[in-house]
Amino acid sequence: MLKMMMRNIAAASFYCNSRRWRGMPCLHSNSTLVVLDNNYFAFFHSQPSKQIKSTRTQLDQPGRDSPKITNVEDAFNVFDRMLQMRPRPSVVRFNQILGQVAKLKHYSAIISLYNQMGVSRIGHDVYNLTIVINCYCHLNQMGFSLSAWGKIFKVGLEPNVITFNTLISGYLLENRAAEAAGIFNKMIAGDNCQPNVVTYGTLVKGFCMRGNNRAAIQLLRKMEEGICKPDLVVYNTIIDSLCKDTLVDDALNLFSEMMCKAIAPNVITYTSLINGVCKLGEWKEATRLLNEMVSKNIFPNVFMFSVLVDTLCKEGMVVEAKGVVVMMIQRDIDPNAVTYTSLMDGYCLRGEIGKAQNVFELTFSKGSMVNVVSYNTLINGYCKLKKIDEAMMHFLDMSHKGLVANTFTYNTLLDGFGKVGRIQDAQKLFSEMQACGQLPNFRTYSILLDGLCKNQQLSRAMQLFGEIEAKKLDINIVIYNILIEGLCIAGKIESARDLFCGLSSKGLRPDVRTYDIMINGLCIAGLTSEAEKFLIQMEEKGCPPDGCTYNTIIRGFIHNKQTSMAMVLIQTMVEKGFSADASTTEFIVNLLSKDCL
DNA sequence: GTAGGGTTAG
Repeated sequence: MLKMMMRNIAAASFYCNSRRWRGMPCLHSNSTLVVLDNNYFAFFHSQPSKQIKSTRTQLDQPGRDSPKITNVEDAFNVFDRMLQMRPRPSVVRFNQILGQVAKLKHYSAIISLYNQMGVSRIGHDVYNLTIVINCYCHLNQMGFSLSAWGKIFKVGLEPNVITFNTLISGYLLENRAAEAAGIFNKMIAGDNCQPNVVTYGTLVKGFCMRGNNRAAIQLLRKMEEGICKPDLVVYNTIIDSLCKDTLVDDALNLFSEMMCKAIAPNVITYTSLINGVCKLGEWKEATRLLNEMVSKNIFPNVFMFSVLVDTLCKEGMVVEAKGVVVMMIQRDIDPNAVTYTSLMDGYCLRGEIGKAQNVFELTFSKGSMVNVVSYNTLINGYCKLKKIDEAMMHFLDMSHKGLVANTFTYNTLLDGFGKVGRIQDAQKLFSEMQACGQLPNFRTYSILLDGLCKNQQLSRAMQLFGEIEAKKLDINIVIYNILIEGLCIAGKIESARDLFCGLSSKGLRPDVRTYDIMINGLCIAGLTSEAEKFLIQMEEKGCPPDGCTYNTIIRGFIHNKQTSMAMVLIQTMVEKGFSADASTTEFIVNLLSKDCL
């Protein structure tokens, strides 16, 4: 089904290129045909390209139309010119520039521009102070947001509903729900600034960010009872959150409910839903939603196309994904950093690092589109191919481009060093990471521990495990799985068994992976009957074996020359609907060929 | 002229 759907998306890009496409009478000239499978057709209407006025012309006339700012450099130039003008433009003009830079999400630049305003004695007002509060919220500098909030009162101004909402959003971004609730209560208690639909929408988002969909829906119900009715944004927020948690049926129910209330969905609603169903592999439903969307004359945009590109790439259909990107360009929908990063990752997943590198360079040639995620994706591609030196080269290149490596970058490289056995380099990078102010997280420690275990450095692994425990990090089963596997690899099956038996006293339950590791370790140690006991035990303890478990134990029995038991297990595996993987098949083929001899 | 919703990486 997917193959058919994806093949036809590629066919769509052919239509875009060909004369046949241009000659098709049934389509509007701004439509793109996407045939998703034999029965479904989607007509993607792209917005007619707008005539963009020359930025330079507008910059020269800052007093008339609001100048269009497309990059930070433009903003600083316009600002400089405005500061030199006599009479000087009003504070509103300066605020407009700040607002436009905020749309570009260059928050540090706004703070810099705002400081210039202060030096030039351009007054504060509630508009520019609200922008500043918002900037510091997005820069995770809530302390400065609160200073700006204080300044509003100090200079005799009054915050409006937007200022309150901005502050609530800031607190929620920092996971400070109690303080957000405090501001909300202050609004309710006051006279002239009651919460509006954006205030409620912000709180709904806050619940969703913390994974509390139930509370988000409860608030939606409260809104329905009150004056401030939920709008499209509130519904979209919850629908997206449900989709992210794979609760697509609940999301679709809410979607129906929303339409019954005459709230029309938009491209954002459909992007969330289509992304949700694609992640579950429900291609037919994805196709149905796409068709429904276009039948409502809703234009797919760069977000929607990026979802499609990402889905194709994750399914290994990178050629088709590239076709979608080509189609976007032809239809005047500019792919962005996310689209290109998805494509790059698609190549990396197939080990085609050269092609990933080409996309990376293409992204670079498009201007300032490369970001930390682009670098991380490429670095990961090199690491997975054990090309750690090339990965490090890109890591060093990042800082030359003014980008700051994050925890994600370091974790990828630490894993890369572990995989090639360069533990000392990993340790050095780990120190460097902390010196640069990037905090190691749970995954960092898992990677380090795994690197040590897989490189026969068990005593250092045990030492690190002690440090992890001392840090009181929220230790979960993943850490134990790594350590138990390390012990098994080192032939210390007794210690592995002790650690396994001690799990419940730590409040942890073994998962399928834990059992698989133990079964493998026991088989390596020749303890196949105990491995079989573990297989029975996991079923009894409500952790049923999966295909991987059966493959592991079957290989173990064959390895230990207990072929008759292996045959029984193969039979059980097939009965349960699992099949032999490539490695087990090889074992079985070898076994049969030896029997034939 | 200021606020809430959708796409990418370990």
